[in-house]
Amino acid sequence: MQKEKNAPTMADVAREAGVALGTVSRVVNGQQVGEEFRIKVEEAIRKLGYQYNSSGRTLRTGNTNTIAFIIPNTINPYFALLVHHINRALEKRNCKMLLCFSEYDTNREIEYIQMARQNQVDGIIALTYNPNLTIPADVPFVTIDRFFSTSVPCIASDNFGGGWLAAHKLKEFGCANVAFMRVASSLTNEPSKRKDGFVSACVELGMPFEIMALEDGQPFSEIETFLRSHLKEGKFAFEGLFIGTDSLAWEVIRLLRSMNIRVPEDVQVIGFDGIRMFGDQEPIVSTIVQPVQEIAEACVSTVLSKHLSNVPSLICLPVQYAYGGTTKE
Amino acid sequence: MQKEKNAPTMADVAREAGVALGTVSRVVNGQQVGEEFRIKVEEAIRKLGYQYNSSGRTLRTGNTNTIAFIIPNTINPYFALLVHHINRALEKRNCKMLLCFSEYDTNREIEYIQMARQNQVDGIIALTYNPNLTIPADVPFVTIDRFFSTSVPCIASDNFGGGWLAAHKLKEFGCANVAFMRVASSLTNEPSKRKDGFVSACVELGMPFEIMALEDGQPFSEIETFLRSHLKEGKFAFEGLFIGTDSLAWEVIRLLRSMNIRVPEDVQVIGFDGIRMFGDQEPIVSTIVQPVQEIAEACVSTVLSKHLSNVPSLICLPVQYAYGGTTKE
DNA sequence: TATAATTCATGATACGTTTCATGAATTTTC
DNA sequence: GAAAATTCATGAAACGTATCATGAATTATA
Repeated sequence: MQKEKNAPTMADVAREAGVALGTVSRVVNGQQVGEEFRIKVEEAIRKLGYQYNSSGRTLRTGNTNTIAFIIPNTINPYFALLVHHINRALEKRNCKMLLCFSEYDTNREIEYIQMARQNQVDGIIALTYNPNLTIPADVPFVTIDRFFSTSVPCIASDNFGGGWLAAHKLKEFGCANVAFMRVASSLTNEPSKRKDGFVSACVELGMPFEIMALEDGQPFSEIETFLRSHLKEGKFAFEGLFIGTDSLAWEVIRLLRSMNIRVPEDVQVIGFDGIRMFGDQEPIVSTIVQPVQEIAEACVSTVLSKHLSNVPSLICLPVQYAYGGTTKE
Repeated sequence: MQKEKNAPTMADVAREAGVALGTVSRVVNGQQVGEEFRIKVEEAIRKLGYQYNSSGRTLRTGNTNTIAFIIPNTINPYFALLVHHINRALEKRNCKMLLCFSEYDTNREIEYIQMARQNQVDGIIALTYNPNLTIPADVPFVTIDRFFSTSVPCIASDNFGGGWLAAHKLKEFGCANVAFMRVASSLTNEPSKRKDGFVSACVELGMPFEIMALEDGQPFSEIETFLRSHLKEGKFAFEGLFIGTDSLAWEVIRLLRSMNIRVPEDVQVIGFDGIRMFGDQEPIVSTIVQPVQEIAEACVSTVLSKHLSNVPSLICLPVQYAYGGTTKE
């Protein structure tokens, strides 16, 4: 019924070239074939404009050469950057990417995971915020930033080291007292170690510090009142601020400036992620840069390695500090 | 050989339920089946944890329920936003998205287009910068912002209207003279009408204007010297600037400010696209906002409408001005 | 030269699904 | 109550590919 375009098949090529079907298959897959046969087949392929049929191949082999990448969205530039590098890493290995937006919604995640069982993808890379997600045992599965169990490889930045580095930088810049700030729910699991590293370093350095947590989904205006509550006579209570994500840092800086607190003159701010506006050289805020490309590479090579049993269950990759105009240079 | 996970098949379900294979198929596809049969089959499906196999279905029907979206990258937030909305629109229709990054590279585009012929996708939505791209006739194909021929539907913003609106806004803000600025190669085809609309309105309004084109791939430093060449005694030559894309506007504003030209006090700047940082309410610059969601909807519904012959060859969607702090409010 | 070993094209089969023709069982019509 | 019409499960076939067992033709070995 919907047979409108009758694309040529291997059988057509075989007929045209006067050879057996299997011979065509071996030519297409680059296996050993006698010279004169190969030429005849290649000619027929060119002549008919033959292209292999993906579903036929997949049905036979069970491989799709496609990996699903589950991510909340692509609005956050850090996620967008991840998507970019995951795709590049997959491409390098002749794989395609099926992009799945969870929108932080568990049902969507579950739905997408079903696809793997429908043999639409060979494996899944996921960045999820749901700690109770049921991860299928029979599908190659890799997570970013979330440790579920030793049987599910997790790729993450060195979050602890990042927090530690941020504290040291703020100390170096001469901050007398500092604070760590985050949206509570956004930094769970591995990323929560950003705080641990920060605290650990502050203690070690003897630098007074405070921990501030914003409630999840706190509207813009409440962050402002929160910040105002730390004002004393027009001056901000802290000389240094380490903020869990660049996105929050961006908002906080805008609010501080609207309150006539100068950044970085009055408060020095360091974010986390390494977001750049249009791929520019300079991050939008001074920040701890996650090694996105390396994370992507690790995800892809891990999810594609069939023998997942031999793979580490947690891979931590080193971070770096980068100046973005919100700290002293 | 790679038969590790033996997922249950329809045949297994049929055996378990004691019915014929075809009956299972009709249950799975929600077709009419006798009540007692349906119950038996559904029980068997639950018991075995059956999931339909995608490649088998595709091989038989010829449909993948997947659309390829070809886009330069996801680093530019406008592209990221497009990806987001295209996905939502596809999802609404039970389709998946195969994301393809061209990186502005024609060879990559061609490679991706091959996929459609390999029956991996049912259609293609593309935002390409290659005017000579060969578009396959036998695959549903829709472009964004690029008009190729009447047989290839093109979805675009009302670029002319956007340019016109920008000029009127700058006039309204009291600019005595204005300029349009763009990177030459980035605004070809439909988007080049941004200039046309702007020019047309300037003439109509009797507002002095100038057109400035940057060479493609012009490094940061050259934009700066370019801007400096329009300085007279520390003052910028224009009171209003309409810039072809938000990304360029962002760069230009940063450069102007570094040259002690105040924005918007000395120069009022309007960009084009409507990029917001983290999905924030306010754009990063005052701008002509493209109706991304509507564009995405139009793309998807067009590419999925099988009878492409009845579809308009050019769809223009209305734009809006939005304040982003780089013009007077 | 005769036998063994190797190379390599052939033909058949299976992957999991949808759909078509068939015919049995049921319901409707006169 | 018999014939016609309808409902609906069945079994077979086909979609396009990769691979296995087979056997013919070639080359190497003794």
